Amino acid sequence: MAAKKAGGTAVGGPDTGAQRAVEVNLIAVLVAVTGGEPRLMTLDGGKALPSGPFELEHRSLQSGLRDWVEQQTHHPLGYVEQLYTFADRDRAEGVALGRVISISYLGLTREDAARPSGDSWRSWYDYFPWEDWRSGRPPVVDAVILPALNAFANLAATEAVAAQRRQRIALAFGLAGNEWNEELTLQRYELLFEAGLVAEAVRGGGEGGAVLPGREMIADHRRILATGIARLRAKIKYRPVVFELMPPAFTLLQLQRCVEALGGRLVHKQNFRRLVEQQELVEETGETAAELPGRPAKLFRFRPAVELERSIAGTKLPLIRT
Amino acid sequence: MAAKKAGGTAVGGPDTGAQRAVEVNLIAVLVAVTGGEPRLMTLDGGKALPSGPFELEHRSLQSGLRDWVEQQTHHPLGYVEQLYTFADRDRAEGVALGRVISISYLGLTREDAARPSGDSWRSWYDYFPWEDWRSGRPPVVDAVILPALNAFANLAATEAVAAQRRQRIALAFGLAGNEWNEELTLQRYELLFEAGLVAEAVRGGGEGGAVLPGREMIADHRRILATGIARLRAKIKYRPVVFELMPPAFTLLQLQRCVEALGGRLVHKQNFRRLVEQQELVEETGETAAELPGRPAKLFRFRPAVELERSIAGTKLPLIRT
DNA sequence: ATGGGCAATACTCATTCTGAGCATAAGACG
DNA sequence: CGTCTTATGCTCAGAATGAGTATTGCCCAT
Repeated sequence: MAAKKAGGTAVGGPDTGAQRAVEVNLIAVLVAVTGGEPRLMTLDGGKALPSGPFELEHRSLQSGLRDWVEQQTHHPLGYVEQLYTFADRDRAEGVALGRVISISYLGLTREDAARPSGDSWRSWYDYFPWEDWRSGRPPVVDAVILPALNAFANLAATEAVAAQRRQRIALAFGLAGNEWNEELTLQRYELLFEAGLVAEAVRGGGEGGAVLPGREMIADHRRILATGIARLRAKIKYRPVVFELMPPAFTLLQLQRCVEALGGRLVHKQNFRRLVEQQELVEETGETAAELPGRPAKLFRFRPAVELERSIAGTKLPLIRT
Repeated sequence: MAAKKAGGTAVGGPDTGAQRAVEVNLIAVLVAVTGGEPRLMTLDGGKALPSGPFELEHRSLQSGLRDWVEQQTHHPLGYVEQLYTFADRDRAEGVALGRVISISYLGLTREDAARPSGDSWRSWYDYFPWEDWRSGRPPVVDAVILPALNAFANLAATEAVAAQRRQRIALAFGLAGNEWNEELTLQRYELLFEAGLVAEAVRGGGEGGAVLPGREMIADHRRILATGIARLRAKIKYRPVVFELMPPAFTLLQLQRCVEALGGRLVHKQNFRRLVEQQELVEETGETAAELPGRPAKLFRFRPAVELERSIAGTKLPLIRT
């Protein structure tokens, strides 16, 4: 390795020939919401996310990702944002001293009815049944998860560690005065992973304890999915990203169902409308839709300007007015 | 180097000779706040951020980063979070067909008076003078930036592009009914870059137009810094990260000055206190500090529990109470 | 054509948050 | 003892929220 002087000289000096078998992988969490369910593009019978190596032909990371996803799923990629980058020593099985860098992305689209993508779209709650609170607290939480997590906490070597685990459990699952926070998807998955309650954790020959319901994925794809869900759940609250998931015209109820699907919880209808309208995110198209029983609903579209405007709203500090 | 098939199965192929010299670089935006100024750890006379290649010995990306930063700056790294990963084709000057993946991190510490780190700590406003609104709207905005950006907008090939540019300018710099939004540091930098108003943009033999005040950096380090500033400015509003920047005990005014330094704007004192206190982020130590003229201020410390509790607060949807 | 069923919309109301100030308290200093 | 300076307290109006109640339209079955 070239002895590299701090920062100054050209980043990446001469390669001295040390075998630097770094491989860069691109992975996509591609989400759509159809029929009130948040869906995920999967491959390999639902066991994998679309992914592929970053190659020299690719103009950029994003375009590399687009190439792979479109090639593997025949589905165009709309809005894309980077999620996280991580490195693992041993993910590639055959390669000796390799290193894999995985760069993950979140993509949002509309599921295209015209384009048959096989059975590759699946509800993300297939993978995380405990994340769907739309019909109330999922039974699996009390029946299986919490008892198992408590056992995990009690198994800790020291009481300090046990207490810390209980804290984490209480926060992640809304116990002891804490509320359920839908944004903690990743923390919950990691807790369950550490406790050996998901298949991925016991794969490498662990204790093989009781494993929760919820589909398994290869490598750490399920963790990446959890990262994507958490990011999206946080983001819909301050950026109008739902846009990307909705058809050009929609009723407010459809919009609400979409938000509920993503968040995994129900929202107050009247207040939701008030919120949407006062933020001026949408405007009436003039049409109405009457597919459901009941009074027909007005159709809305997103205000074109919004994409730029609102999107950059930012939150608040107690500023001084000058 | 192995050619890898999509989706995880590693297929060891012969090295075809295609030079896949992927190099992975770790870069740190290391921030501290001292004397009411947000400071940045730099190297190479302030032209570079601490960085170094990710190597096989490193246990993880983060530990690799820590190694480099501690080696280059002799300063320990506290809180760390990943910022962004990007790839460039041509960053390495000498290497033929190389690719550089840069993974950037934001780190927060306290500047250690005991440990002399040379002149390596610099105010981040040295690099972005237009980002500091604490003493009012910086003169450079009206005197230089806006005229130059307007010229840039007018130079657009089509009126559509020109209009779009004006929109971006108005949003980024708080014109036409928009407020100044301190979180848009990156967007502003990119706008200025595109307009050829920062040194980095004209380096490769551009028009060499008038360049703004503000220190230059190598490669895209300044862009990375802008990313870090934007992230931190956004984050202090919903996560108690200021913690990492404050000494163990502090007055509320000191805390306020720290937040103001980061945000680049002044906050309303009484309301700031109310906010901090009602969130129960801090508790009194019992001591008071009387270094300034005026009534001595109570000293506070962060509530130990906060790190876990509040930190995972999450924002709100109009939820239904069940 | 009439009355129910079902959503969509419209309003209300109490509470909590926020933005802005005014007022008072406590040391330090001449 | 006034005065300067910063720390703290307290007030108040307006905006934002959480939870409901009331009305309005359409379709359908009687």
